[in-house]
Amino acid sequence: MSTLADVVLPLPLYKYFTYRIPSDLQEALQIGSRVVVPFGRKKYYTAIVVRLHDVMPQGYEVKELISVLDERPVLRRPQLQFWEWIADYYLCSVGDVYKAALPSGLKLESETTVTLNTDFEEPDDNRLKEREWMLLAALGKKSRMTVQDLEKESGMRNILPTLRVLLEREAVFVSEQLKTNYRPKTETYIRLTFQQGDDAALRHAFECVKQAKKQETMLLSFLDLSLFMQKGKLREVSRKSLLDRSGVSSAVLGAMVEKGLFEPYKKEISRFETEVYTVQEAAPLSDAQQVAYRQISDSFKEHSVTLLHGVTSSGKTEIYAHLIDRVLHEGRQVLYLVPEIALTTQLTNRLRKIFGDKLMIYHSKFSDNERVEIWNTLLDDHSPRIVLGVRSSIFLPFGDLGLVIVDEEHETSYKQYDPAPRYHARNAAIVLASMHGAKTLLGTATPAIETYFNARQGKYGLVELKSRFNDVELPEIIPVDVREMRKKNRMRGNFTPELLNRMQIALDGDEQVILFQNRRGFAPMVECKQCAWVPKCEHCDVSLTYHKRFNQLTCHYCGFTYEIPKVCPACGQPTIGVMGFGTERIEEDIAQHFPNIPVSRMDLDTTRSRSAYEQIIEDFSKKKNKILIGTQMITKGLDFDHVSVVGILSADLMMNYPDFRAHERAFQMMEQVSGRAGRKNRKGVVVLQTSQPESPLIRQVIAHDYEGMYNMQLSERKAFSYPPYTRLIYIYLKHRDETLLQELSVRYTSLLREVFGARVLGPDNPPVARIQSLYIRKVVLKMELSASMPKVKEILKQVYENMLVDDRFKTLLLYYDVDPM
DNA sequence: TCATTCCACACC
DNA sequence: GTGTGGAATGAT
Repeated sequence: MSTLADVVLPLPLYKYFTYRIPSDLQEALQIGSRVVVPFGRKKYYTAIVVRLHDVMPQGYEVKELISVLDERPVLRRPQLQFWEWIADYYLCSVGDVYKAALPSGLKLESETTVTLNTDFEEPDDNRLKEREWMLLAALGKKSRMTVQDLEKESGMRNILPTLRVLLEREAVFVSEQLKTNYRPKTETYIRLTFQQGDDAALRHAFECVKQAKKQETMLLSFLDLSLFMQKGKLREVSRKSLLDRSGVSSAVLGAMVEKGLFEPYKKEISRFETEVYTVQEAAPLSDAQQVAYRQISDSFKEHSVTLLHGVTSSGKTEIYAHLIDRVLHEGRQVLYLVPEIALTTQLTNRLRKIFGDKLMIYHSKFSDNERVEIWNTLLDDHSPRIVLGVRSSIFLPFGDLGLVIVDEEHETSYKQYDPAPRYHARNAAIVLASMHGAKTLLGTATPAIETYFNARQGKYGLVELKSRFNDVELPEIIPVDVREMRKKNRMRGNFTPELLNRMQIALDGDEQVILFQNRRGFAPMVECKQCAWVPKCEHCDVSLTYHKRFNQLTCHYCGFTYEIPKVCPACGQPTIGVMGFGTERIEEDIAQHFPNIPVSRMDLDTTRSRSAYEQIIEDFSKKKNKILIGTQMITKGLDFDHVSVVGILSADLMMNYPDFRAHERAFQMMEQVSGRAGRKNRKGVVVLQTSQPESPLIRQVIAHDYEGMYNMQLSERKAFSYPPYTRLIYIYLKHRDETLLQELSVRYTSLLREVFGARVLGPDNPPVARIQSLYIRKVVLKMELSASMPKVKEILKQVYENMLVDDRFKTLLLYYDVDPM
């Protein structure tokens, strides 16, 4: 039994904090439990116990923790260790990881509420200031508010000092209240007011409703639903089901409650459907799949990580299903990671059929309440389960993982960019798996260069699956030279005649078309046709994008919106118009070329809600729409049966993007969209519009030559010292004052260079050099694979501390991005 | 001269 | 992250 507890707070602080445990809680408190602690002058936070001990720390007064929220810990064995690994590897605080890992429903925070003192009378001698009166007036409307609400209501800024004066004069009271976000869902149930088997009471009940036909019906319905007359266990009857069954209005039920026959009660229910699924065995594997399955099993004997490199539509999902099934039979759990946007009903339905209620889904569009329920479900039982989830599901409290699958492992959305922890879910999942003694399977048609490299080096096992399921052929890729077409004046907007032709043929044959337009750097923008002036965000150094729906300009970084100026502020001409082409623009073009053909568009704007996203997919697979225009998100995990033509509108921007991974990405994207063409005994066609049809990359895409791309990229990476031959750490420095930032980042960089020499690049202005009024500089650190990362991180810490000698450096915001994407 | 805003700092 | 107290800045 310990008297002190070290806890993690949900804050970016690089240490644990020690609290005294009240004696009545000492026995119950366990590591991994949530506790409420006071922190700072006022606030309460939900912290997590990481250590129990009796060593009274010196140098400060230890506070007592307020309460323990859990009888059993909310974390399981390797989780804290896993958090610490992430914090250590990705150079952030454990508090940052805690914030990201726990659903916010489990993190209560205190909120300051202000209450009006009704007994307060204004002292005549000492009159209140105007600001104070204004606050009291604003508060008077509700007499109880949070500080934020009060600020809004009064329209005043910075009300805290004023509030303090009022507090001193006892005009108001303040209190800290913990607010719980999680509310269990409840449903009203109905029961009889007497026991089963009490025949006298039952007879009396019938007597009561004899004069009321509808009440009688309801009583009978209840007896029926509850199995009251069968002497077995009673079944609980929800109010809703009772009303449904009896077909009688709720007023009748109300009357019977009034009579004292029925009594309603609340019951906590799950937010997830509790229906019983009829499960069926996973479909038998084809010969090729069978071979891959066996190879994976063998590979797992030697490697804890194995890469399944299978061409698009080779049926990787079936192989996963068989592997999952085996692990579940061993009584262990499975984590199946997918990129955010790939989590479709198509996939969940397939898995649901096989695994029924063993399947749990974890998604960013789930409400916080739902996340808490998934968390608790996993915490409370040890049964074999499969969690299908996105990046953040690596933080769920698994009891015993036996297998982790990372599907589409090359996807960049596995890397969290902002805020901290800037972790890579694929790599973190590998670590998590090893903590559980589980195996990891990485699956993709287009492996990340780093992953393929690891496989080739023998660090990971490698299984190749080269034939498509049902022997569907890979699509034919037809490159079209946009430059030439343009010269000959044969372009129709953004379409080449070749693409339009192919589309026409497909549509005539009642087949579907997918058009792919990468959005990156391609969002629709507004410019002055006269002087080429482009509107920029006042807070961030980026051009604004145009949103047709609201006829507004938006900043992609801070979300700020602007009206479109009528006249150009630079040249004064009324010549401002939309340029470039985003997906919206293509939609318009299509309407011109193919009037009356139903088209849908899938991009960030049209898929804000989950249902909108699913609707688009469903409409397209049911052939309600003939043409689907989309950004990257159409490249992921979608299977359509009637797509015979895919158009890649412009390969150029993907290839020319200034990033060492641009070619790798372009290849992956093009290969993945191509995979959407031609299913079930039909060879599809991909029209690839580019101005560089002779470039090696385009040829590799045409030949579906992943190896070729890999080898070529690898030699470039080697020549320029990029991953996988080095490890990268980006260091970002931010400050309001650009001159100061420049000066200090140059100093910081040269200090780093003293240690690391030519491995340090920068400081550079990143493509977006200012976000939300903070200027940014980026420093790149390229370390050889042989370098000891702990040592590197130690040096980074030291250099940082050396810089702190200059007071101004403390005002700088500095953070790291380890293994950036 | 007093009041308001700003900033570095500690928080256990 | 956030409240704090002292220093800097601004209004009377």
